[in-house]
Amino acid sequence: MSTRGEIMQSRVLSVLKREGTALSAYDVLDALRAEYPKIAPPTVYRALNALIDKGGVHRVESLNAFIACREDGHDHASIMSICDDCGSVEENPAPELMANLSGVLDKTGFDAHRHVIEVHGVCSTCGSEDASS
Amino acid sequence: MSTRGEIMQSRVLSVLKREGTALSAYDVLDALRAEYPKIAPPTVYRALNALIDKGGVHRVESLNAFIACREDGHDHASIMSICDDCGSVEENPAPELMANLSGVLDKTGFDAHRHVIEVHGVCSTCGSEDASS
DNA sequence: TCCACTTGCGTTACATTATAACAGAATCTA
DNA sequence: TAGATTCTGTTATAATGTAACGCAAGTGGA
Repeated sequence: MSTRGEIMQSRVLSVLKREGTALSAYDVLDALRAEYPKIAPPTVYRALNALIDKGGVHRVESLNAFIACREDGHDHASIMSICDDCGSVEENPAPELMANLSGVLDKTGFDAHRHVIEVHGVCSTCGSEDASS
Repeated sequence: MSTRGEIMQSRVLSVLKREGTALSAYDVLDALRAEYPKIAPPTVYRALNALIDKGGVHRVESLNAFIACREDGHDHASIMSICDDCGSVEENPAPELMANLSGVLDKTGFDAHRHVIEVHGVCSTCGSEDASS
């Protein structure tokens, strides 16, 4: 069990946590170039995928982007709400909704492994700013 | 209102309907090359985006792919169930789940515009084949 | 310690997905 | 028909993602 990969994973995770928003893999790459001038895409993607497997990072499919998980150690999938105005991404845990979803699919015989629930719209902050304009 | 664009849209839609599964934009491009030897990506993307706006085609975000809508004229967003084994994609209407989702997000002040609900797993056909092996 | 073996990382190169921007054709207005 | 407008095709390139090779670091046997 080498630790080299884990070092890179912690660097990638710290970049994502520092920014707080969803970043593309290439945003992460650029942020790491100061520290690792010769870093290349596969290094970043490997670290991101390892972090996703561990649950420390989520992939935002509809943005092709990645975001640090805010609630450590949650097993349940959650709803991602994505503000198309300011770019903020929030995780909204909703276990009863996930159960409902599983129920709907169970009836069709579908065996669900991974849930992608992403809602685009306008967050409360941007919404009230628009209203005041 | 020219009709040239609409011709291309109907060609793209017929390709998607003929295949039945989710196709990448470049799969569509290749399929159309027989008829339009010099066709280029923006032509396909423009037709796909127009069809998405009209509701005749859905984008599958987690596959970067596109699929013809089977249920003409449905307004409601639906759950996409995606078999990672055979690649089939099904639309499962679930209005009460969408209402539940809206409710969860309304509480946070989020104004939802577009819903991406995609579930990866194994469809009933592939599941029973696996069981029999 | 030394060598063979395994594992996994960094790098190069390339594949896939998507769009910016311009040029030209079709349509509209008068 | 001239001029304005809009939409389309094309070129070029940007953005995202991965295959595959070779090296380096750890592992186990002698």
